[in-house]
Amino acid sequence: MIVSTKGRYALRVMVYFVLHGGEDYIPLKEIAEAEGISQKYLEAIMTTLSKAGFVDAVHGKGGGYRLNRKPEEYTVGSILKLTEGSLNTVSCTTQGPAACSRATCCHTLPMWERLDKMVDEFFEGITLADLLQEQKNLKA
Amino acid sequence: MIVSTKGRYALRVMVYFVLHGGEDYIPLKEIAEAEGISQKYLEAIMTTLSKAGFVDAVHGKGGGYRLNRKPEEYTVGSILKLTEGSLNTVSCTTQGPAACSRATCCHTLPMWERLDKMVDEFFEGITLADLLQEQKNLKA
DNA sequence: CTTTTTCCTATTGACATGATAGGTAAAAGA
DNA sequence: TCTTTTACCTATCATGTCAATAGGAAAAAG
Repeated sequence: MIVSTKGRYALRVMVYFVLHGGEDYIPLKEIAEAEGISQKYLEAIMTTLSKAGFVDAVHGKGGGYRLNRKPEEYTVGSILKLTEGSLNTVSCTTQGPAACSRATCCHTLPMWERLDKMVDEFFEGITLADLLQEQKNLKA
Repeated sequence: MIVSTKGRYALRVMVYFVLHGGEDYIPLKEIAEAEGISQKYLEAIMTTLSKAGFVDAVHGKGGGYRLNRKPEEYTVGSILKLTEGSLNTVSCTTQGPAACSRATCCHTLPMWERLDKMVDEFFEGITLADLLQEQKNLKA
């Protein structure tokens, strides 16, 4: 399991902004209900997105969150890396090459590194705009 | 984290057989020491490999384990699927399409399915023989 | 019948995940 | 000013998995 709910929720929320947002701020409560996500749990995720500057946040009545870039300027990779911490597939590659004493002679390490690279390029090659497009293609 | 130690150990053990094994059976103790893996923990992994018919096992003195196919006949994917249970990257895709009530309208599901397919093809395209080759290429 | 080995069942400690609880601070409107 | 709405903050909990450990039983060879 490479991606937990944290990252998956974050992605769905960002897509929600693209579909239902504009200039207006959307309160967390609305998103949580629409997406069927625990309100309190979503708070933590939104705080992460807000602190990282992925969304604008405004307190009080009429407040909430909104995107501050165009959909095509958010890569899925950037969102997942932020919320998941890392996208590395094995512990061998998370802590640098020196972490494992067998790194120099390990016959499987090169494969893990190739996998990490492939996964990273996969996610960095998809933007929020692409996600909507992808769905359209399926319907067609 | 897509692959735990269980799968990674299993792969390293299988590679060990390719490098150090032949007709003779190799006792678990030797592998555990050579690879720096807890002996008792490795027992569970070897039992899994043995039950699935990936290795032959023989009790008693002179016994142990050995491969029963050529290295190029084991894909990394088959070994990981056996020991990890599944290689799916998100829970959305592990339990079939009907598991999530939002599957029909989810804008991220197609992406997860593409990722799963990519990862599966990656692992199924690598054999134990390839792993040794890969290491050689790095040295060159 | 002793040694070497695989095989079986159960338990443990550590950790991350997903979620909940209760409250504080800011902003807007009445 | 006061109430409502909202984001923000800290702490806690329940669950489950992972990695490892423990203590044996059964099989095979010498």
